[in-house]
Amino acid sequence: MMDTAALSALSEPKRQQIVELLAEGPLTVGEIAETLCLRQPQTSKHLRVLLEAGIVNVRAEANRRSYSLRPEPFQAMDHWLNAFRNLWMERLDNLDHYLQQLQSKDKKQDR
Amino acid sequence: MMDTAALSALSEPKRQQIVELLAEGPLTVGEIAETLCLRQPQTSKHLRVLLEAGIVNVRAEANRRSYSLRPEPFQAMDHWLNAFRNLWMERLDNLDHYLQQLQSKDKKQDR
DNA sequence: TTATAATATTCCTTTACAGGAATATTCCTG
DNA sequence: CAGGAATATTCCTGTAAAGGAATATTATAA
Repeated sequence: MMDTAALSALSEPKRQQIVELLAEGPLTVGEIAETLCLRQPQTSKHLRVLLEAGIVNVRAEANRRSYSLRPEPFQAMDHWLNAFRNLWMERLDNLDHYLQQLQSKDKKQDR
Repeated sequence: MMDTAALSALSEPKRQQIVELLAEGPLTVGEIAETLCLRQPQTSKHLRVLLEAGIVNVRAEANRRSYSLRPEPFQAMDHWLNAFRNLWMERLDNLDHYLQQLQSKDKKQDR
């Protein structure tokens, strides 16, 4: 199961915007608020939700706080999606082939 | 922006379970309810949400309804994640290399 | 230490949504 | 057409969560 807190946090439009913004690099609360035309308190609230969902990190920098993305939840989503890839990868034989290649690589590493 | 309705639908634990179950193939309401120990009305409600979010399809089959996954939202999530892959793909030089290969392929196609 | 910028929190109100229970609908079978 | 299975819908209630406004906190600079 994919972490529902993370999905829930990302299902809010403005939080998703924040996350997309942070994909380009760490930002402070004020920068985020200004870029997305949000009020500061709401921005802080959204960031708190993202923080508690494990989606962002904070770093205190003097007077301000720099928020940045944590890789784990996105990586987890990517892995979770594996269970669904065959839905749209029509050429399953190619997928099989790919998986076989992975296996042979593993075997090589065993040696 | 990733479709927030889809994410919202998936952020509910039982709906996520339903989706994971459907990943293995289409199922009817009763089958889903029994497998996940849900009551039938709740199951139908969850399926309705998933339906309106574009995550599942229905097919009327005689007395029952068969629900199945639609590939699009998952594919969309996969594409959306591309903006975040550099967060956990440490070897960015490899990614660069890969992108350069893609570009040269495009150029070949132009000729 | 005081003023000020940057950020966080609280309180309030409104809205959305999940679960339970009961009921309605639809479709097959005899 | 009547009965019954499979599914959908409605009503109700409690709870969580978002936005606005005001306020509290923290840390820097003078």
